[in-house]
Amino acid sequence: MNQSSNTIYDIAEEAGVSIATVSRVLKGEKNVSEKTRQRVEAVITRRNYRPSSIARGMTSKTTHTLGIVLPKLLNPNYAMIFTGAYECARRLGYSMSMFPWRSVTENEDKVNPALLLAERRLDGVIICVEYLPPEHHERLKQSLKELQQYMPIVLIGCVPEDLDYPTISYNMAEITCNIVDELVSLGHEKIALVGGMAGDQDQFRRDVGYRRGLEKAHLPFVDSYRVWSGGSAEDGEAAFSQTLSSLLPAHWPTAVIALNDMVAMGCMAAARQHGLRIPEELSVIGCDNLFCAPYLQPPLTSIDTHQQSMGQEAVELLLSGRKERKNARWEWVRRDSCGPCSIR
Amino acid sequence: MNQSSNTIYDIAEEAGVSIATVSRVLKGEKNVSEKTRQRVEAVITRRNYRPSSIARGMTSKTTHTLGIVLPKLLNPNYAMIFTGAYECARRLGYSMSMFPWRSVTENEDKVNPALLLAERRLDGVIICVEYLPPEHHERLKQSLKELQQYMPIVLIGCVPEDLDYPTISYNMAEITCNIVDELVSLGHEKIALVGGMAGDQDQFRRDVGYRRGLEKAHLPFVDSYRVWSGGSAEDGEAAFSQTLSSLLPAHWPTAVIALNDMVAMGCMAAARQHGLRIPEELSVIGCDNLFCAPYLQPPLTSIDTHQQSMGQEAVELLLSGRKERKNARWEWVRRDSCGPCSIR
DNA sequence: CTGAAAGCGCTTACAG
DNA sequence: CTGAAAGCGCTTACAG
Repeated sequence: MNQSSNTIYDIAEEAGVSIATVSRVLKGEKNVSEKTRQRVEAVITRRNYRPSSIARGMTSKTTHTLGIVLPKLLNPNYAMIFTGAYECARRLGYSMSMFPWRSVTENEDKVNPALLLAERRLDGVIICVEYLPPEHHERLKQSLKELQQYMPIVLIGCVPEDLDYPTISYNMAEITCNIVDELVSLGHEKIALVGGMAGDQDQFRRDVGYRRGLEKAHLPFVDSYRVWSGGSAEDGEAAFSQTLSSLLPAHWPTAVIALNDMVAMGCMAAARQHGLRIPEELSVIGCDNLFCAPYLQPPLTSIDTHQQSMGQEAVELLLSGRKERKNARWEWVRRDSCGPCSIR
Repeated sequence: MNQSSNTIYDIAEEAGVSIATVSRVLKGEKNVSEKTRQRVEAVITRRNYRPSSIARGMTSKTTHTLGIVLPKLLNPNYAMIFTGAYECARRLGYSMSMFPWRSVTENEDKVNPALLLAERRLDGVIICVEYLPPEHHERLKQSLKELQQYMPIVLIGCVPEDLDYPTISYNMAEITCNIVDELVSLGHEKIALVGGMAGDQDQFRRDVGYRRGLEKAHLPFVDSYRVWSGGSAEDGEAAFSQTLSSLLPAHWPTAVIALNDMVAMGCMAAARQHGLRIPEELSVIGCDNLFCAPYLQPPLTSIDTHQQSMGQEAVELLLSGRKERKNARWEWVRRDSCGPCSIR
């Protein structure tokens, strides 16, 4: 058998029918005689024939593939979003391609790099919006606009207000304010926030919630308690360690809110190095409830942001065509890293 | 402008040239007059035109897309492999689609489900081989054979011997034997192995190395020290906890080799619950050097299996067309969870 | 330097 | 129930 060619023509020829008939059999249409059907199916099976989805796409204008744009997958949060989206897509018969965040943010000579994605003629794309310096906002906006000519878009994350696309987000202000409330009710007054870069929407809202929480409790905003950090454990460790070193022990915060669980791990390490016991002398709260959170010492209190369902909802929203912006739900996961303030 | 249609015909018409000329401009061919080129490029830019890679694929027989088959992405190891492969693919101009492990292992009515992948006409596929019950080996073999008619394949992981494909693997027997050696040299004699399911190639080789290490040190193989566990932290915790409970403290192992870092985390938790101090009373060694390993208490000794470079090497191998089987390198990452045996 | 035409592997009206 | 033919949006010899 000549396996160098294995197209609908080969099947048709071998079965002694037209390609139209083969196509009908392939699609399981009724109007084919049982005898013909069996003959065709036998040939298909024998040759392991599988129609080319790309030729199919030519006429159907559909690829049954969704795209997802992620800054990086090594960050377990993004892996969770990806997984949620991927599983949902798969159930609905789509496969999933990953693309770099770069592709919608960087510049290129003539054409907008978002159009690299457009080339793929995906059935839709989910874009996880990450921190982007303000001077690049205009470019992002332009990219999305051009990309949208080719496929529907859903955004995930804390998206700048002026981007009007269907979006799945979380209410970082609400979450952070809620954390401050809880810490205040535990008697904490010196509450640090180890957060991300300025200009980040995500972080912006975190700061809003932080300040709102402090105000409600009539606590002052203290500059040195607002710690700037990247998103990794190393970043968190370095940043918080420096904060502790620069402060007199009497002024050390008694509680720290970390931007995520990895940063929280780093803060815990920094605290240990400075001889602080957790939670007796320092309460630590993370975010995202990573798989390792319960295995830290002490087990880390965190906020479950349900990243996996965010991914899933994004796919559903994308495929529904609705123009909706919704916030994901979230919940406390209380463990031992956070307790009442025992220092006055 | 009629944006409902945006094809090479529209560009050609608006620029007053033939589609052949547009195609030449798109591909940056030299044999186009400067004047024509500029006219065409202006139209392309104005309309944000991007050629359909799917139509392109019709003639070029190439999709510039690679596939990767992974059991799941939430396991950080697979996320690392994916990332390594993805970054490498991207650099070389390919995008990457993910497919479920199911697609090469499960059954279907008429056609082999691996052919679902074949439909996509990918330029190649990387398959991370996971544990598969022996009764399904034949099916896997058949799937791969059929899939191979459509695209080149590279396998990752501890692959059954009789699958003759280019493979990136790691030498689990060597690694495990080496770990036993080290533990023996630290004075340990009661060494437990918390490992995966029977029948798994990966696990099989781990057992080979374990027994070889024990033999070299003239230590007996003790049934109850060979603990069966799944791959998650919860699995490890449950399995090791049960082992400790079923043994008299005098018979407790003084060292435990975990199948990966997540299981190691679980073992540490189980040990703590039984009042064991690490490493004074129990040394723990993980595998894969997860990002959280240095942040556990005590920091976890692990083996760095360089999963990311495995992914990268898999892409390189796939694209090179070489029929090679190679082992990935690995190295010790010594931290505080492992120390000399202090119990006699 | 440029264009007309065939072809890639399918699907889908349209006839019969 | 079945087939001939057009069309999807490109690329690529082949002429000129």
